[in-house]
Amino acid sequence: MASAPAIIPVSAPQKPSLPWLPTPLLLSQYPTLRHLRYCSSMKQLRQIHGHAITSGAMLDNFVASRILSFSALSPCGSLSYARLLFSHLRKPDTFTFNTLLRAYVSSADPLAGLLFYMEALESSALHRPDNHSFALLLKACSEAPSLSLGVMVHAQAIKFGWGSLVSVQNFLVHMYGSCGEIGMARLAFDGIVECDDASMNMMLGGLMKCGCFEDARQLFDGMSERDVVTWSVMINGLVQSSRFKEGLEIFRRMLEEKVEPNESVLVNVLTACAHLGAMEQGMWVEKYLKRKSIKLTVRLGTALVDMYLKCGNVEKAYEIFTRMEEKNVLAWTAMIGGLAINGRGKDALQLFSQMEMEEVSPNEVTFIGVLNACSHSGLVADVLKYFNSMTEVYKVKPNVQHYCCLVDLYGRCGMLDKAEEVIRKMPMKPNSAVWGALLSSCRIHGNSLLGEVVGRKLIELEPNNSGRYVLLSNLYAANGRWDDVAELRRVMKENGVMKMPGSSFIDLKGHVHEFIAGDNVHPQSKEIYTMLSEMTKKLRLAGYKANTDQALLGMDEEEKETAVSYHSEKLAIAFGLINTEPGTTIRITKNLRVCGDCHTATKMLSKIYGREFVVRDRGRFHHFKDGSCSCNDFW
DNA sequence: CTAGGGTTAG
Repeated sequence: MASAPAIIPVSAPQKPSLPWLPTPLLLSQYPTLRHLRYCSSMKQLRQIHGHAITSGAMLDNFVASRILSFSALSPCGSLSYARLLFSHLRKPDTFTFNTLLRAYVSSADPLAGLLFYMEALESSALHRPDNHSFALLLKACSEAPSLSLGVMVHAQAIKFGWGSLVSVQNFLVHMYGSCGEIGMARLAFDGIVECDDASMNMMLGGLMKCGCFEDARQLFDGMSERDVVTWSVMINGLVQSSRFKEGLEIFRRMLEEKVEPNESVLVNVLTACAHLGAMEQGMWVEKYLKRKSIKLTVRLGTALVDMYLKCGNVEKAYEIFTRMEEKNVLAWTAMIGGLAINGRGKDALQLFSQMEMEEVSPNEVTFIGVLNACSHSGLVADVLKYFNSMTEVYKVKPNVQHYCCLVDLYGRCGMLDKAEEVIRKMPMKPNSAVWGALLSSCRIHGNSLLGEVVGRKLIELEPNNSGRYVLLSNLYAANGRWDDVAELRRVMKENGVMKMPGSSFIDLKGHVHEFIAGDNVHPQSKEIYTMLSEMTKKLRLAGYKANTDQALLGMDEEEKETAVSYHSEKLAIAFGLINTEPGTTIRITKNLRVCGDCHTATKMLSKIYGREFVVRDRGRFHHFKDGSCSCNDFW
């Protein structure tokens, strides 16, 4: 292949070859277009464009559309330049129009494509939109998503005679499905005379997006041909609906049927692993990438880093992170935020300054991680420095979550008045997360007076969130106010709120085991309970006394003790101790916050069994080792 | 000239 000319030889212009243009086959050898292949900046594109104008090549729609296409779609192009270019075309054809339309639809604001369509029609730049035009317009409405605009595009498609072409009908299904109108999607689907692969996949995607998982499953199972997109629609849909376990199951089936997963499936599988704390399976993906020599793209890399961080394996995450060739703001953000929740606040902040040195601009999410780092590591002296640089240097407008981090930080450090001040002065209405942060702080520091006010406010705000009741109830319990606990339970019952059952996951050799407090459905249940009583015995010898403050009311002491000793994470720990090699780290993921008793017990167990336990709870990580925890008993 | 379906951080 010839090497790329750095600059276009303007000094030796080609003789205008229009209107004796060669046939289409030779057209591709037209000098202007050959240069386009090596074009890598707008500066070069402008030169080519100028050249095309002077040589008269711009009069040819093919040449014009290629230049426009480059400007519109190339990463180093410019959409506005393409738009200008289009408006100067004498007689743009539909193909050229579609090129620009596609650029609009895949931009940050897909609906700009609709505006472009209307303008082009009105100015007669566009005479006959074709099937591709409508596919693109419908896609824009799906991504917004906007049902009302989608219906209008549907009408236009019928008006121009494309309403019953499969390629357009497919996107009608997609549009209605994405707008949550599964009935309309179904109607459009049933109107297709001859379905193709895409029809099925779009219908499947619509069902998934609308939450009709049973119907989706039925359609999926009934399909005779399942291509890679079919599998990805299914897996990605499940993962994005937080059905992580099901997503992994389908992934397993996909591999069994020897379909090669693509990047999006692998990213979604890693997301599922991250949520479940399924590190073994995540590691399998990493090995798979190596085995198939799949390039570690920035997306795959970020997904892997995030997965390892959410499984509490900071070392592996950092290893992948350093191996990544390209690091964009998302990659840095994942690493910084992940270090923060793993209790490595100082490392997170150090990485942040490294990011600044490499001149990657942090965004608002990055600063959530940075503030979290200050919060989880108690770096109260530094926080304002970062908060100010966020607004002053990086011009990131703080949102409610940033203020929430501040409240959380001051609250954790016992500066409750400072936390209250933040709430009073924040420029927006504090949401329930903000009040929740304050309530947690009240519980940690035993401020039941303020805690009660905040707790009641929260319950008013979110009467169906069981966690809010539990927190207030724990606050009462910690102060021995058992009557108020009982009253709260009554209100909870009255509002029909069910306490979310605590459950713990543990990933063993690529299989995720789930435990719920006191359950005995696991095949190894008998061994687990035997192990549990052995653990309790050893704990007692080490001076452990059950902390039943946070147990349910209406039990006597012995019942309470039994109840806490069967908490889901204790079952998971017992299971882990039985099934893993001595000395290895045991990783557990919990859906709720770790209770005080389990926290104390796990600390002691780490010493008794010489094991490291990594427990991920709702909000952060606990690395238990040698009888202490990385959170310094602050959570 | 020939364009389809699914995509990452809190």
